[in-house]
Amino acid sequence: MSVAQFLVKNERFTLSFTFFSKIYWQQRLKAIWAGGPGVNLKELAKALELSQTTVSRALNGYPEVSAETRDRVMKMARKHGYAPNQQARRLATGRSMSIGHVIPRSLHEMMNPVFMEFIAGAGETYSRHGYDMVISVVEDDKVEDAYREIATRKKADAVMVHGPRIGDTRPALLQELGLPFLVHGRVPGQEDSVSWIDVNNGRAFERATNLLLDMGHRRIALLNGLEDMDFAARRRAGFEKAHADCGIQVIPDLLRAADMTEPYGADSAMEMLSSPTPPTAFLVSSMITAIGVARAVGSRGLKLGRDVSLITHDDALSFLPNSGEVPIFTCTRSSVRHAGKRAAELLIENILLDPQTVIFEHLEAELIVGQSTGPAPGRA
Amino acid sequence: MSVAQFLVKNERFTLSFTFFSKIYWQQRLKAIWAGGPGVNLKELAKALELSQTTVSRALNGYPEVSAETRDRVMKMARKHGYAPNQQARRLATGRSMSIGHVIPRSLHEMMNPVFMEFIAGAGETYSRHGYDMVISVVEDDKVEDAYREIATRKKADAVMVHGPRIGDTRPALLQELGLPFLVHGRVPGQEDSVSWIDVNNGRAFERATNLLLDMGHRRIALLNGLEDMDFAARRRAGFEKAHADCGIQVIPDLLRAADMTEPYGADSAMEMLSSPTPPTAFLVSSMITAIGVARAVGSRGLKLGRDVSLITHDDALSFLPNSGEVPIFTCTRSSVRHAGKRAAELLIENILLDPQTVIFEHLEAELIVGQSTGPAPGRA
DNA sequence: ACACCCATCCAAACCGCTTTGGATTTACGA
DNA sequence: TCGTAAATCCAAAGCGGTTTGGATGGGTGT
Repeated sequence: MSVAQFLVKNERFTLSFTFFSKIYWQQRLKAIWAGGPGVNLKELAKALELSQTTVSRALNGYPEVSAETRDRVMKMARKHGYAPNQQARRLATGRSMSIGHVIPRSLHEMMNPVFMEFIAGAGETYSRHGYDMVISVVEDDKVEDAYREIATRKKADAVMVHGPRIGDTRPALLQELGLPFLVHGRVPGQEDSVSWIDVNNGRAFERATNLLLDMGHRRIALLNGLEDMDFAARRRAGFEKAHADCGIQVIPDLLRAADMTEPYGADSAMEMLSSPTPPTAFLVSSMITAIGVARAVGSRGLKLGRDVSLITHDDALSFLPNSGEVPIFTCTRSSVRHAGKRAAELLIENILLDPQTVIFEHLEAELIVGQSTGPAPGRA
Repeated sequence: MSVAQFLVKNERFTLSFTFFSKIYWQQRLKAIWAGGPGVNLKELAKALELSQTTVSRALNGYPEVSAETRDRVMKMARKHGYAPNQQARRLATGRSMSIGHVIPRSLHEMMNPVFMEFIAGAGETYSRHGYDMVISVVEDDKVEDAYREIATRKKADAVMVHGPRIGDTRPALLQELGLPFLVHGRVPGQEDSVSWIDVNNGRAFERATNLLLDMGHRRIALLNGLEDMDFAARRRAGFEKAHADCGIQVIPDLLRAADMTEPYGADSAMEMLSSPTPPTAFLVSSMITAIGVARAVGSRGLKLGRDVSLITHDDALSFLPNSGEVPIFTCTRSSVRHAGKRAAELLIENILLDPQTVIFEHLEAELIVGQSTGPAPGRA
C-alpha cells in the first residue's frame, strides 16, 4: 500500500521538481533526527515501569514524587542519556525558552565588534538560565518582518534591541506585537516607556571633556560615532555641556561624526593636525578610531600625552586591550560584555516575569587616566 | 474545583519557594504567548470551513489543493496574519530548522571580530533558507555538553564548527552524536574525513613571503596567531616553505605566535626593531596586529613601505577597511563574511541533504599590493 | 473500627502542526 | 451508460513532551 502510494507520488515528482525536492528534503532531514542518540519519555517510562507523568515530574523537580522514585528515575535517565526533546517541550509548555536578537545589516556594519562582545556576555547568562539565543541578521527593511515572525511564530519569548537610533520605530512595533524586550541603549523620547540598560554616555563624555579642559586644553576635537545613533548624540551632549559649564566655546570645525573605523580616526586627525590652528586634544568614541588617531599623530612626529592628548571610549574589547598599570589610552571604560551579561539578566529575571513594568539601568563608565593625556602644550 | 486545587497548591507554595517561583514563572511566561497576536491553524480552518489538512497543504504548496482554494486560504491567512507556530511545526516535521554555533569562551576571545563577521555572512544565508541560527557561548569545558544537548534535545539540525585546533576532538564527538557539521578551517589529520571550508592559508602566506623575498627582504618577521590553531600552523608552514624554496633561512628570533591583539603587534615590532639586526619586513596574521606594528614603526620614526615592509592577512572586516585604490597595507585578503555565506550554503545545501558525503572547499586569498611594501632597504 | 488525609502515582487530554490513508466528487474514454 | 482515473478534500493519528483530574493505599485521630 505504501509502495503504491509512493509510486503515485513518484509520478508527480517528475511533474514538479520543486515538489520532489521538497519531499526529498523532508525525508533526509527527518532521517537525521531519527538517527540521533537518545530515548524518549515514553520509552524511559516503560523501562522504569512508571507513567510518563511520574517520570516527567521526577525530572522536573515536582514535589509529588517520592525521593526514592525520583532517584530511580534520575539514574535511569542518566544511564540512557535522556534529555527531553526541546521542541516538544516548547510546544507543551508554551514558551520557547529563547531570546531573539535581530540585527539589521547596517547596524551590524558599524557595531560589529562591540556587538559580538555584548552577545558573548548575554549568551553566558542565557545558557545559565536555560535559554537559547537566536540571532537573525537581516537587511534593514526586513527588520519589521523578522520581529513579526518572531512574534507570530513564537520563535522567542523576548527580544533584545540593539543600537537604538533617534526616532527608532522598533519599540512601538514590539509593543504592538506584545513581544517583551529590552533596549541596549535608550530611545530618545521613550526613556520612560520602554525598558533599557545603557552606559551613562553623557556623563562619561562630560567627565572626559572636563578632564581635558582642566588640563588646559581649549581646542578639543570630538570624533564621534554617527549621531543618529542615540549613544553618539548623548556623547556629544556631554561634550557640549562640559564646555558650556566652563563657559568655553566648542569649535565646530573640530566636530566629526562617522562610522567608527580606523581610517576615520587617522584621516580626521591628519587633516585637523595640518590646520593652522590644530586641536590640542581629541575625544574619540571608539578604540579603533583612537588607534587611527594615534597613527596620524605618530606619523606627524608628535607624541601622544605630550604634544597631543587623547581620550577614547573603551568598550573593553578583548582583542583591543588597553590595560596595564598605566593604559596606553586615557579612556572612559565600560565593559560591553558586562553590559550584555546584565542586560540578559534584566531581560530574563525582570522583563519576562513582568513585561508591564518598565525598568532602567545605568552603567557608569570609569574614567581611567593613561598615557595619552597631559597638560595642554605651552601650559605645563 | 480549580480554586480548591489552587489553594492546595498554595499551601505548598509556602513550604517551597522554589516550587512557588517555578509555577509563577510558568504562568507568567505562558501568558505572554497566549497574549500574542495571531490565530492558529484550527481557527483559520474553521473560518474557511475547510479541514486543517487542506489549509496546511494549501499554505505549504502541496499540489493536492485547487488553485481556487489555495487562493482563498492564502488571502484569509494574510488577513488574519497567520503564520504556523514554529515549535509545533518543528515537532511535527521532526526538524528544528536551525543551525547551532557553539562558541568556546577562549575561542571567542581571540576570534571575536572575525567570528562576528562570519556569523553575519552565514546568518544571511540561513534566513534565506528559513533556518534559524542559535548560538551558545560556553566555557571551554562545557563545549561537549553543549553539543550533546543539541543532539539529544534536537535543538539544531546541524552545527558549524569554528576555529579548529590541532588535535581538536569536536569532529569525533559530533560524528559519534550523529550531528551533521561543517568545519570552518581544517582539522589536521582529518582533512579527508570531515567536511570543511577554509581559506588556503598556506598558499596565501607562501605567496606573501615570496613577494617579500622577491623584493630582497631577507630578515622577515612572522607575527602569527597562536599556533595550536590550525590556520596559524598552516600560515607558518607557508612562510617556511617559501623560505625553503628560495634556500633562505628562517630566522627563529623573528617568529612570534600569540593572540592577535594590537599591543602584541606594537610590542613585538618595537622590540624587534630595537635589535641590532632588525627585520626589514613583517608578515602579520591580522589587521589588528598589523595596526600595532604600524604604530611601533611610526613611533620609531620609520616609514612603512620605505624603511620597513609589512604584509598582513586581511579578513575584510567592515570596521577595519583597508581599501582605496592603493590599500594602506599590502595584504592577503579573503572576506570572512563571504566564507560565512558560503559555509552556510554548503551546510544547508549539501551536508544536510547528504551527511555521509564529505565535502571540501578552498577559498583563495587575493594578494593585494598596497602602500606598506617596498624593496628591502639598501637594495632599491 | 471508621472516616479522613496525605503521599504517590497514573490515564488521558492537550499544545499546534504535519501527514497518512482514505472518501467523495468530477471528468473522461470506451 | 458505466467504470475508472484524477482531482479535492477530510478525519484522525502522530510528534514528544506537560498538566489536569483523579485513583490508590497507607497512616492517623477518635
